[in-house]
Amino acid sequence: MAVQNAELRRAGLKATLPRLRILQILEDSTDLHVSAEDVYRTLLEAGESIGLATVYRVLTQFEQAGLVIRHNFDGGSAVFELAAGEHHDHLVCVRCNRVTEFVDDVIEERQRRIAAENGFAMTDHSLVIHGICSDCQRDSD
Amino acid sequence: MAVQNAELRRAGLKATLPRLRILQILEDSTDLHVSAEDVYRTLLEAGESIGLATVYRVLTQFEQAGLVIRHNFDGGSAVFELAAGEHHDHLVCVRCNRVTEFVDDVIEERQRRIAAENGFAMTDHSLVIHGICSDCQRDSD
DNA sequence: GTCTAAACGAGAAAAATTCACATTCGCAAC
DNA sequence: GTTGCGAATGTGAATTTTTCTCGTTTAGAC
Repeated sequence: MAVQNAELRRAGLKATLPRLRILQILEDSTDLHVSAEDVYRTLLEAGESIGLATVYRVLTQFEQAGLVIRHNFDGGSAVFELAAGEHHDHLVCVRCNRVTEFVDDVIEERQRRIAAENGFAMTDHSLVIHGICSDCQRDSD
Repeated sequence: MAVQNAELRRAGLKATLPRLRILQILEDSTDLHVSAEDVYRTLLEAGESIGLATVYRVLTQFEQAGLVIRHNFDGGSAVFELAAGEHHDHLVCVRCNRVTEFVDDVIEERQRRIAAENGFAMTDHSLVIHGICSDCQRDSD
């Protein structure tokens, strides 16, 4: 837990208990993309009494501090993923919602060029390819 | 209005009054991307008594019929755009929310390849580049 | 240990969207 | 032109997701 403590300091955030716990949950999660509700549920299961409002606040702070990235894949609820590691884009299965990640340097480069050509100072970008994953294709036949 | 009538039939939808009006609003809009609220407000201003729930229903039907595309740019509220014309991607200004459209064949091609490599039957994709548009860059200096 | 601003918890509130159900409408057959 | 029926609509309530308010607690500097 000393590790998370340092991470929060580095991000310019006070090391409070809710923040430590939530950061730990994000790091321990087997699923890369978790919603605020997911985090809240995990906290409840662990017997922590941390309010849902705090979960939202903390996740937003984490986002602003660059610790996590917020995605709005479907418009339903937002999901968060740790910003550790390289940037990547997503393939989302429209049937089972499984998410696969990928990186493509050619696309990255074209995006930079397109932003520049349009006079945009690029701050971020997100590419989501929707489709039916191999498992779901098999199931439906 | 006969035009919209035919469009709805072609899409397999009964030509009801709310659907005709909403389709017309989408076609007349100067803004390419309108929210359900935008449509509803326009209807109210025109003195039509069409419920907000109907607006949502109709926009969803239009989406399923392929007449419009739904975007979740910021996670706040969804915006809809007429599906007429070519597919394109978006540049969104994080300051003023202005949206610019673009198409890049190289990116399109890479996406198809990536989906295929991952065993996904691509149904759709969305690329949004976030940045600060030229106007907003000037304003902030 | 004390102090203070920052952070928290609980519940209310807001915003976006969907639902339930009684009523109305489009349109095909007459 | 009228009629009938299933589909579509309007209203208002309900749901879902997220934010706000405010009294209480806590982290970290002294």
